[in-house]
Amino acid sequence: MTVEHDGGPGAASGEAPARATRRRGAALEEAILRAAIEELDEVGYPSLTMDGVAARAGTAKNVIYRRWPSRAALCVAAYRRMLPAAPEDIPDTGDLRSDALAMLRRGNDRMSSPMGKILRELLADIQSDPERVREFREQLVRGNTGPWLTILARAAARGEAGPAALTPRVATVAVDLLRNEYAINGVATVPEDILAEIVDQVFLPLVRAHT
Amino acid sequence: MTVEHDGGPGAASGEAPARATRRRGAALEEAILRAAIEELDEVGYPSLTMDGVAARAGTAKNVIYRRWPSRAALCVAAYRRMLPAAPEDIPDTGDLRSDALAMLRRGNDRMSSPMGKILRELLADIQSDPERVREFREQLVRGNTGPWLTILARAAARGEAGPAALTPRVATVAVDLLRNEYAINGVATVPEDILAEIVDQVFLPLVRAHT
DNA sequence: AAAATAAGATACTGGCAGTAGTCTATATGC
DNA sequence: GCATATAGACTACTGCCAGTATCTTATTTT
Repeated sequence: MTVEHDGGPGAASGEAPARATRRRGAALEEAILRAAIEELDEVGYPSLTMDGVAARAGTAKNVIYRRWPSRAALCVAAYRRMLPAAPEDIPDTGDLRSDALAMLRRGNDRMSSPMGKILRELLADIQSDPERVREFREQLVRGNTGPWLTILARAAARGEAGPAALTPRVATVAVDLLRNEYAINGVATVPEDILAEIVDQVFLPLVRAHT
Repeated sequence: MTVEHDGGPGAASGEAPARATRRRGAALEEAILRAAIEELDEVGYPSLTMDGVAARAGTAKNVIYRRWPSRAALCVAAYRRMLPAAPEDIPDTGDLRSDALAMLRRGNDRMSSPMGKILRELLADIQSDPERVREFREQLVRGNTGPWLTILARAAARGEAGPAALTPRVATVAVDLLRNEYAINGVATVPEDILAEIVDQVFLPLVRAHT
């Protein structure tokens, strides 16, 4: 039953220096999320520990648990904070095939990046918690559907596609298949020829069929 | 440094009764796999423990580790043992749409079953181990491609599809999209109307486009 | 200035993967 | 049939980590 208290802030684990003042509320929350983000891309989701985050943030675990109910919840919050806020520019080459390939390459880059890896690990670990899955899905699916519908709409205006192709299901076929490659193959990155295969064997014929 | 030895086989954890003879080699391996299978469908992959399997098999953990290097490896082996050996009958209604829907429903049933859940959890936990992922992929992808190509070939013979549709990419589009639903939505089962959407908005138009 | 709130520090619980060492039943070799 | 090698059985242990509890103390609120 010996409990020692040397006091002194920042005496945690050598990760963070002593601080003059004690952070609270939003500022502290911010610091924790930043620490979690750094840990995520340094060691990855599976190796991220709450002790690690706490040490890096210069705080204690229970402070983290006061805000997020679990490791997974913290990481979901941190992941969302990592996402680029700015809406990306949508390819517009005047040719549907080029636009689609450009979109798919971008998706491939994202999924093969550390962020993509983290996303998949996180998503897998969350499956038992529908609430948290929903949080995620919104962000992911919405982010894709819009741009793909846009390049399809432009193609339709050029006569490259029929208006019947302008459904979310058709529009996101290519990314959906790409995502599937990752799920099944568990590879670091999907090679270019698979991207071309998806575009030429599935996406383009399908879009043309909806004319 | 007190080490006690009461001896007596089967004194493990009350799970398995004492055994007259000591199992070895193949028989023991079989018993362990059977125990793992039972644990898998009783508690699921995330909650399966090596202690649990050992107790149920009436053996000790190190005996398991002598055969499989890790919990994941054991479960992969057990999972493969669970798969039905008999090749399934392929739907043949004389109508491509009906065949495709039947195939997709079957896939949906499989994926929403406990086995499907285990498969996804396992696959997710394995991603860092390319060797083991490959083991899996063979089994899964091959199992789908054949039947889908068969129903497509029959459709082609009836003039419902062109020979250009007879590629693995096109043939498996529907299951691939279904798998994607599970990955993204994290639901227990995919509703019937999504299956119809996949068939009617993607699979059929695509196949017809390849005529 | 007193009371309330929440941060900080530390220790603890409990579970589990994987390892080690010792004993002993069975198989194998002579 | 006996000696030796192999590997199963048992127990214990290490190390790691999620999540909890408790106590002290800085800061805010009243």
